[in-house]
Amino acid sequence: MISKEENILFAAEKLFAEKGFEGTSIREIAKAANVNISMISYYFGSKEKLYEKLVEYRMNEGQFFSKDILERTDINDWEKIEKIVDQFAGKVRHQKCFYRIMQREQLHTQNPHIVDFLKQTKMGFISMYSKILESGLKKGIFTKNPPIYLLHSTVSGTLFYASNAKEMYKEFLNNTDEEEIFDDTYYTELNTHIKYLLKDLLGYEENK
Amino acid sequence: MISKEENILFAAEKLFAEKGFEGTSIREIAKAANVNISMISYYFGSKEKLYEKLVEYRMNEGQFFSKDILERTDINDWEKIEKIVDQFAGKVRHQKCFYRIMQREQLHTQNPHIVDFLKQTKMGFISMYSKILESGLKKGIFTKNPPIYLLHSTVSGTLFYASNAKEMYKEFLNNTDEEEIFDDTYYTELNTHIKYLLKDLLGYEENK
Amino acid sequence: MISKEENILFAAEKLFAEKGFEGTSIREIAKAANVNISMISYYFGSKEKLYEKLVEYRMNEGQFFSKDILERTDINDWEKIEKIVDQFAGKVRHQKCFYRIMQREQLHTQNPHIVDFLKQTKMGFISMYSKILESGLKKGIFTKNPPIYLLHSTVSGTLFYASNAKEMYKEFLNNTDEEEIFDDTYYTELNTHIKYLLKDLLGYEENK
Amino acid sequence: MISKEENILFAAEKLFAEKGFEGTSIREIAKAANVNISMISYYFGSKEKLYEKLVEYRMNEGQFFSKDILERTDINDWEKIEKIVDQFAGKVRHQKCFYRIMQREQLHTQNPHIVDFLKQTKMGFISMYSKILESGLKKGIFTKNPPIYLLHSTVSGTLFYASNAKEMYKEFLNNTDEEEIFDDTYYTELNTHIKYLLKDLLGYEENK
DNA sequence: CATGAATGAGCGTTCATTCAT
DNA sequence: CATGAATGAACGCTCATTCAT
Repeated sequence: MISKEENILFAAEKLFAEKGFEGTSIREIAKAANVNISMISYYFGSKEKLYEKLVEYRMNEGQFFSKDILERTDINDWEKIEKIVDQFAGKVRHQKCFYRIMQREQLHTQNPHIVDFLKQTKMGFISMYSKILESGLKKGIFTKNPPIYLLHSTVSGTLFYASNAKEMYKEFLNNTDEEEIFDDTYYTELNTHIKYLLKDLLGYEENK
Repeated sequence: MISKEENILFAAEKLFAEKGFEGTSIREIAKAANVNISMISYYFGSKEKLYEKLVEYRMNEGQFFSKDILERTDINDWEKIEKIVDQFAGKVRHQKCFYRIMQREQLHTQNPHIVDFLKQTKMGFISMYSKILESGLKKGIFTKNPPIYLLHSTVSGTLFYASNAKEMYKEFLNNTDEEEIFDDTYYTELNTHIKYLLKDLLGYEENK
Repeated sequence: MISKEENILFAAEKLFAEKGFEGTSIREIAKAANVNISMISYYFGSKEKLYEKLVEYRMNEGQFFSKDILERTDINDWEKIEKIVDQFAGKVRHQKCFYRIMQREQLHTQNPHIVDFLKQTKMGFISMYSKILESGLKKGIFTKNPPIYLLHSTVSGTLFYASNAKEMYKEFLNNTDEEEIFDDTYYTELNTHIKYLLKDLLGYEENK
Repeated sequence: MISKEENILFAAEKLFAEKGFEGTSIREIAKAANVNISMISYYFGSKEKLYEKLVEYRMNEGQFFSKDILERTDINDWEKIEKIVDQFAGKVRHQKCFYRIMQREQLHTQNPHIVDFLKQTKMGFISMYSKILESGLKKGIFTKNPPIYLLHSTVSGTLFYASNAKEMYKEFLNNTDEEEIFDDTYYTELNTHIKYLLKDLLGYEENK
């Protein structure tokens, strides 16, 4: 059973993703969530706080998502990288709305809460990459030591850009498949591509 | 001498970049441009049209930017790719506001004018890459034939992401240089990185 | 107890009557009705819709006003005509604001709602006159068969014109009576005059 | 040759008639008259003064229109009445725009100039009617002595009302004639009708 | 008896929020 | 952990007019 609060949250997420924070009115959200306008201020305090709550909600939902990957011993460092990419790509694909919001936030944001969330996430990634890279280098699995921020920019940037431009590329590729099938192919190809880049960047050789 | 119209245009660009279209009021723009509110409608017709005019203005400004690269005979196909990356990176660096606006537009946009501009630009890039790749493959300069859209996503995505996250990375890198100097290093490193990725993707070997 | 909505409606009616639709601002209405400006959009949606609502309100109020006259059997056809004139004159006198608005609307109007209301009213009158005239002719009460539209123009036109010019005529007649008393005399005389004209037009003789 | 000033005046007249004073913007007038917006204030001082000038212009054009009728000796008093009605009806028919404006003004007006014009016109009519009635009674041409203001209201009211409702009646009469022909018939019938009413009111018998 | 740029006030409307229940 | 009415501020825009030339 979905709560009234989550109902509002999800309606807001969709609208914020589509039209941005300022472009979305609480009237629209209320209508989409099928609740009275005053409910939003009532539940969340304000439009701003609803926004923050939403980010918080999604962050909590996925915050432990790759923490434990680091500590796993059943897979090697490259496989850990693969897992991270898989997980991240999966999220970008299936939490499209939320990641759209986060991307828009990276373009400005004055909200200190969101800035914090963003920094935290980014630093989380960077620290994971660092640790794996260090370990992999030590073990000789990786042979190159690229700046982490470039590695991160490449993975996240390519993933986001390709995700956003999907519709345009679809048109360009003259694709006629239905949504789900095209998506599968698209994200698989994208995923492989990113891993290919990472192998090069890290100097990882598959069958060594 | 800067005209009143351009004055408005540039003030608007900065604000739109910072706060988005809906987040910026014509009152703010008028104040920033030091003109009367009614001037915006007077010169441009409406806030929306000002926005479109701005995009048009920047697009025109840079529209011939790499068309002639294709036809040059004094440089080989790889050098053409390098030129495109250099130019593009230069723009993203120095027209930060405009590219911020365009990135935000990629996250939704209902405005058909902007959609058109975006498509046009993207297709322009893709067509350029295609031609150079084809030519380079024929000549044996390139040895791989990656999907153009992935190549494009990687270049644009990495560039944009790194550009947006600059301040965060700067902090992470504990940099104490002044703005200009850090920027130089940052974009040089970024540029080299992207070219490195492209060499790998295209199978180009420098001193063959 | 008068509702806030009616409060706005009546304030608007007075102002629209005095200054026309375009000549009246919602700020004036709000001030006159002693409510916040935003209440107009809140209650009615827009200034235009408030206007339409007002017309609708007054029309509904008086819509059954003479429908049943036709079916009465206790009075003859001439007396029916008299009743209609009495009722109509009473309305014009006591709903001065509304009829002022409607007269102004007859001078142009683009609003399809209002056009419809006007047509409806006019056709209602014409149909009533037609039926009574036909019946009266059959019974020999009336001996003439004038074009209905001329009959209607005479009644409505004379009534409206005299009503509008009342103040000027009052001055001309050097009248010193107080408002209410002058009004009584004025409208009584006017009423008698119109009936006199109708008798002539219909060929009705009182004591036949 | 039509002057630029008259050009503006006539464009304004048409628009004021259609949409009222407040409903018409000087931008519209300027566009219709094919002149620069600032010309209106330049020529006439203000929108208000343009309006007054227009009324003045039309009043002057027709002010002596029936003054000399009174002094004529070649026609009797009834024929004088007929001439007045003919002239008035002709004006209402052919100066439709101007009379529309004047009717609208009768419904309110704050402008003292216009109030004066209206009063002047009305009093002119009333005085003419008075003199002719007095003379006709003395000579025995008229046998009744109705209140002048009722006589005037009937003539003007019927004429105006019928003129305004023409399109609606046209529809009602299922008329298929072309504009000009229907107009001829309509105004002839209307004119005859008004004279018929006047004969009754004045107690005039044609072939006595 | 001209012109086009520019102005500030005011327009109708919508906004996020709060109040009374 | 509810509701619907009501609010004042701000929105984008148009208005009649004026200014500089």
